[in-house]
Amino acid sequence: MTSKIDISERLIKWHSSFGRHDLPWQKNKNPYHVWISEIMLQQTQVNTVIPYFEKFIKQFPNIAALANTDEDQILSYWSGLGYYSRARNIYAAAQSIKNLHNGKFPEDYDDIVNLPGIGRSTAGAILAFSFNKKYAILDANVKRVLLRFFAIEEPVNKTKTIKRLWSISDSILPNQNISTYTQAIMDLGATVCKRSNPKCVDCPLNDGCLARKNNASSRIPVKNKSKDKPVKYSQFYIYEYNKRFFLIKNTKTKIWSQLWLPPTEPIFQEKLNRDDLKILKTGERSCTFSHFKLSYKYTHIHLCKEPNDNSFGLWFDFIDLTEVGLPAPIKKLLTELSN
DNA sequence: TATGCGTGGTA
DNA sequence: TTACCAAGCAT
Repeated sequence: MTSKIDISERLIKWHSSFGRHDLPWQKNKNPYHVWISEIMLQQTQVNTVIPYFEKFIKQFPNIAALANTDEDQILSYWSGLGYYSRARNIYAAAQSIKNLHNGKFPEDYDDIVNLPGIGRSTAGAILAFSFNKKYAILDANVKRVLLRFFAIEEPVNKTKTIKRLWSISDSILPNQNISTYTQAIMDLGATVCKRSNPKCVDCPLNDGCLARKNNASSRIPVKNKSKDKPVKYSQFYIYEYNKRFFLIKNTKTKIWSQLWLPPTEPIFQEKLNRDDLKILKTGERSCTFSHFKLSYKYTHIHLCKEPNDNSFGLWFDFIDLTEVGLPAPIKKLLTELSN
């Protein structure tokens, strides 16, 4: 029967036949590629990340290229991926690597985990994948596998549970093949020990899994019930002039910070004559975030004349919208309105 | 310690 | 349609 002792051995063996070997960030496991992929993969699924990773690496092939660009450029390549503080932290970390580590990605745990946007799990992944060092990770896949294997029916978002899981994750690490093992346990969580309808028949750990033994897999992981989301309201004024949209950089530190948005006030209405503007379309939409719902109205206004004072924002050509740090719903809306 | 932070897929 | 959730981190 699978015991705690041979979990890693079984996973490594399983991975050679059933693991994922062709992901873009597995082609070259240098710390730069691993770092970028691990940041993109935080709270984000593999299939979503793949095209973003490929475009990002093509544009910024190494740390030097990243350190020599600006935050706006990085955000434009992050547009649509969400959790934009990740992109801002990548920029900040690139500066740190350039200034504190002579442009070379650090190999020491403390140095790595001190980089912005890198916590214990991401540091562990980078160390395991790039440097083959014995460090644990604890992502949602690993959590689920361990919670089920040991039939832990404690709420997964409790600090005490997390602490216990880190301890277990540490304790089952192999002394060799740490990179393969780390990939294996994540692959198992993603493809076999899935959130719903786990394929226990295909699991290399099934004979020792306590959740399976107790028929408890469907109720593990246990989560506290979530609060209902408040609704917030907003309005966007989408000004079009000469096949361009007027956008303002969102300097607030909340949602969509540092991204470009249409004005939320009718800034040009009073400054122009009625004859110089024409309302083309109005509408209402909503988008749901992890902690609230945003309901917003939009007004698409065509200007026949350029307003005098527009220094607080920029006019973006329709064809340049893919090169701007725009939130996904706004990019979608502007793309529709420009057709 | 709990909450804020995006988006798209899935049941 | 709604609710949940994913290769977490920062505060």
